[in-house]
Amino acid sequence: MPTNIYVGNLPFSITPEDVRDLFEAHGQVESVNLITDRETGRLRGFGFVEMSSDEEASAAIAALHGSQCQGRTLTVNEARPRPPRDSGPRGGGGGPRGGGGGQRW
DNA sequence: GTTGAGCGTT
Repeated sequence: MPTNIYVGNLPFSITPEDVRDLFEAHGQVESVNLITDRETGRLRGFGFVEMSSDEEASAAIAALHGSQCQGRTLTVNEARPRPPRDSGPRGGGGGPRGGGGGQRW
């Protein structure tokens, strides 16, 4: 599992290719994922980068954190754990439904 | 023809 990195304070005119290039300069980039507003589809100004190893991630964080990109100071840190989406066992995880004829209030 | 705190969707 590659190391997840959080990158924020990104300029709105940045592209995943730019982010990948910046991180590839300090390690092997597994994936780049810029977060966009699901409602409007615009960039939120932050994203996530996955590095092949933790040392490369640390090097990229130490190197890119505080640096400036297109006039913006980049904020690079270790990504927080995100709760997994519960889309797993379908049919097995059928919620407890029914049970005493739905009393609506 | 927009904007700026902040840790994410298929």
